[in-house]
Amino acid sequence: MAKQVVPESDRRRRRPTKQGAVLSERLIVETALRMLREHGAGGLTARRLGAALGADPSTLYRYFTGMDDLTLAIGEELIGRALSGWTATGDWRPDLRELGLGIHRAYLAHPHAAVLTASRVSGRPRELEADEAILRVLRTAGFPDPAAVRIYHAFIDQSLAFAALDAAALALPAAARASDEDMWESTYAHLPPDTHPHIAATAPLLAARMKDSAYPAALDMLLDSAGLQLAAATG
Amino acid sequence: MAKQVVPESDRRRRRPTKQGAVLSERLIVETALRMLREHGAGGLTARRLGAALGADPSTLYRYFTGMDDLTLAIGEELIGRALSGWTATGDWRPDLRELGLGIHRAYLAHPHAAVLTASRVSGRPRELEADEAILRVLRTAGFPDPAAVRIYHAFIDQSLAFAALDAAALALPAAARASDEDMWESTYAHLPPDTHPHIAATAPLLAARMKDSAYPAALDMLLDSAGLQLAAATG
DNA sequence: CCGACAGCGTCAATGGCGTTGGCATAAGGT
DNA sequence: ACCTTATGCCAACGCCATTGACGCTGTCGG
Repeated sequence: MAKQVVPESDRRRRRPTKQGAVLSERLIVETALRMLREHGAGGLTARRLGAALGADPSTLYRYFTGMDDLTLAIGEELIGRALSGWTATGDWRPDLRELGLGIHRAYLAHPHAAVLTASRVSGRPRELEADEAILRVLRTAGFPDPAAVRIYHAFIDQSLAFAALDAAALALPAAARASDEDMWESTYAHLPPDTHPHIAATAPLLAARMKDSAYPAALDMLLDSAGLQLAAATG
Repeated sequence: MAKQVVPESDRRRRRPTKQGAVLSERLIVETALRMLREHGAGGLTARRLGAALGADPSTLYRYFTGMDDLTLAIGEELIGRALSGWTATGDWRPDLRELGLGIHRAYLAHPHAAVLTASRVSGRPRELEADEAILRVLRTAGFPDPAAVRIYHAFIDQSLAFAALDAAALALPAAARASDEDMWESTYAHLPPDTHPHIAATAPLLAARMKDSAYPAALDMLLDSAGLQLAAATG
């Protein structure tokens, strides 16, 4: 008992602006998004965001309860954009592919949001909307309910899991990523073929793939399997 | 022109201990793993790790070049644990399934470690061994190199990504998980069918699946697609 | 045998981070 | 006029990773 579920007014932001203000929640989120795009997830700090806005970092706390609140607002904004830029064509495979890439892209900006969404049942409107959309695509395509639910679960968790992973990699300082490339050149690319023949044989292919996220490929493979299950069910 | 490329001796560790030392690389990694398991990724700091070892934080820099180097060593240790309990049977599908579940399980035991180490190229022996094993299974099974590399990449990243996600869910306090079930009961299970018909229609199935990890299903789907690609390649 | 040296550990300091409390100011509502 | 409230800045606190100077101790070459 005494679950102490925060009554939402505690985590709510302050009232809408009435007086003449230089900043605004909207302006802050947009500036934060620009910083994320230009400098990566690790480049977004309260101090730098304040500087970019020409304001003191502490001013941000007039609009958000903390950095966590800010990133949550960013996540809401991004998932909203992902959903608004998506319309079902009736073809389940491209529809799901598009939606998956959109969700992945949306959550890429903040890994914490992805982990929270996947491990908690938030019941936020946007999340409900996304879940409903996925299930609608699957069930109207003819997937039986057990298969639809199984694929839905794998689909959404895969999108969020890869987003969290890829965002963490993106958040690495540039020095670490550069040193990774050096490491690849000095170690992987020149492995003796007698001890590691398969890595040596595929080194160029590995090098080409290492820089990109594996999510698109994983998503396509999931959709492959879904097609298999649909054929088995209807046929 | 600055010094630019570090000649790899900079990122290398110091020579093995000869004199009587209180600490050791092995002891530090094990302590770090315990801290990760007990306090999550955010709980691992140089200061706290030093305190847990009864040493000054700066002492860690005698063994590792920095926190970045430490996390690489942690990943290496976990990969090694997953590999030690695995032997190839020659049947690519159960072999990969077993290996995937092993990697997932290894990282699951130490929450948040996957997200710290994935997508990094450490070039450490254990990691090379795992990569070589996966590629060997795929290539000896007859996968063409491009398909083998594509599947390898999706396979390893998916294992780590789901491990990170599932570990985060597992690390939640019992109170939070209980409140999630309440949230399910109060929100998802009683959604009005006219606004969210597909969630409402599959609510019981969704509820049953929500508690488990989607990784086994996602892994099977990835292997499904791999089988499809193998069949297409071998005619 | 002894001095040089390398491994090991500590101390103090640097610069970055999120966050807080106090204080000023300007706009509304009364 | 008043008071309230929103807004912004300043200084400070306690974290964080990392570094350089300094002492100690064991090993080894002369």
